[in-house]
Amino acid sequence: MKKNIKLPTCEEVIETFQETFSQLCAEELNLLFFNNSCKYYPKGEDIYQQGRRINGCYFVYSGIIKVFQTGGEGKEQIIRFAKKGDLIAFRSVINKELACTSAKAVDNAILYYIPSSVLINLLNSNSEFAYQMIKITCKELGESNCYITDIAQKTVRERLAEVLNILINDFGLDKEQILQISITREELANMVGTATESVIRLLSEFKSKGIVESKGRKLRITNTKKLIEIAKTY
Amino acid sequence: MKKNIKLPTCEEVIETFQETFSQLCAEELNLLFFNNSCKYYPKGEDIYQQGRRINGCYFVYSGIIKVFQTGGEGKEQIIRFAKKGDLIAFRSVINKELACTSAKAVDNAILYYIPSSVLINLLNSNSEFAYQMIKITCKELGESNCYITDIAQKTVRERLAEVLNILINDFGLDKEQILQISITREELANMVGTATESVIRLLSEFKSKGIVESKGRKLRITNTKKLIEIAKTY
DNA sequence: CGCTCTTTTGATCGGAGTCAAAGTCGGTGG
DNA sequence: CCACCGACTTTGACTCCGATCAAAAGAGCG
Repeated sequence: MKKNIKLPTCEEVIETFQETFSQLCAEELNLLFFNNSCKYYPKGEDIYQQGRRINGCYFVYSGIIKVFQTGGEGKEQIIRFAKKGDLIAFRSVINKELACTSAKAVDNAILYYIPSSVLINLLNSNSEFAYQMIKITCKELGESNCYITDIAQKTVRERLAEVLNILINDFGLDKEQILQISITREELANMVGTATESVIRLLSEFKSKGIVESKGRKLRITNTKKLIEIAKTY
Repeated sequence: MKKNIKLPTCEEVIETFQETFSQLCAEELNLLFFNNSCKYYPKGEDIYQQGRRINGCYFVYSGIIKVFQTGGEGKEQIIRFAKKGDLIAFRSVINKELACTSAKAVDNAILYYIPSSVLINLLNSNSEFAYQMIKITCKELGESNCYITDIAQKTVRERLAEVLNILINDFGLDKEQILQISITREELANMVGTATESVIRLLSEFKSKGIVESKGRKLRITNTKKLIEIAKTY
């Protein structure tokens, strides 16, 4: 059952890395990727856990990673799904804090581990890289702030539509309009910040309105326009 | 009626600035503060508005600034209160986007304006400053993420207690245990993400439990321990 | 094939939003 | 100085969205 997973070479990781971070020169890249510390995380495997000490961050070479927080009652709130080209856990590394999120592979993934010291040295020595990192962080911050307003003011229906739009943007639809991320109803609920049953009921409603279709975990989006309308995104 | 406001000298601004950003050398500081573009904003005055183009950011020399987003129905969600030593609006500057928040002085304030080009040049040339900015941004990002989880999972009662704790931390209590920020019930509601009436009812409840007292807009916190307990902060 | 996890639907309950109205406070001007 | 005005606060009544509980049906997997 266990397939032999081919891990990428340093060159392949570097190439992917450069699509996001183009500011680094050859020697800096070599510093970053000198030891090929790639690791394969099969679907369902934990990457790091909230509250634990963390000694580095991870560059996503492939796969999909769920980044989430666990609230008091043990319910998870999904902060985002990270994919190829994303860096995760750097926030805790930079602030030298315990991880304030957990991360788990929801699709077979290959991650490249970057020790704290390497990241921090790079940030301190290469201001263009630091600038790129600020931009990424600011982008995430803007999204988080908007999401606070949404979750505080919008109805669950509006938020579900919005989350679907975000997923469509981030992971796309194939030629059959099927959303290219496999996600459970519960995870959808944990993004929206609601109960699983509420998501199910609203999806039924969307189905009856001809906005989506679903067979099992495959979601076909048949009317993206209406979805945007419902989400009331300005 | 209008008092003569004494604006600070460059030296005074620089001194305050260095309490947060100690990485800059004399010439960089001079670059940043060469023209004394301080401005006084009386209580109630707008600083910048959501959706507008923004050409610089602001360093808070004194006073209290409300940073908020306006949702679809015109209701505001307060993202944070900025005070002495804080930088506001840099997120939009760095991402070169329209302002995604508005800001307004809720207490007479003096702000120093920093043009985009100056900030961005500095970020690109001084990696220690860039690193400091990343840290600040990451800190805000962590707080925003936690707040998403809270608002999605906690009750209004828990969130109100938490918001009060945050205000206590940020603005402190005087010797009479009175919270050192003057805030309307509506603003409290807009931080918590609830209706004004709900805040009032819960404050009454807190009063009856001997946790707070209030005369007008003065809030005396008589039992911080209980407040932390209610907030269920982990 | 049986076990478990996920999805779906139904019924019920309660937290919190909305609407309405009265009370309070502070400031302004006559 | 006092009366008035507008903004803010408080309380009550009602409604409803969405959470929770319960149970059945379906899907995936060893």
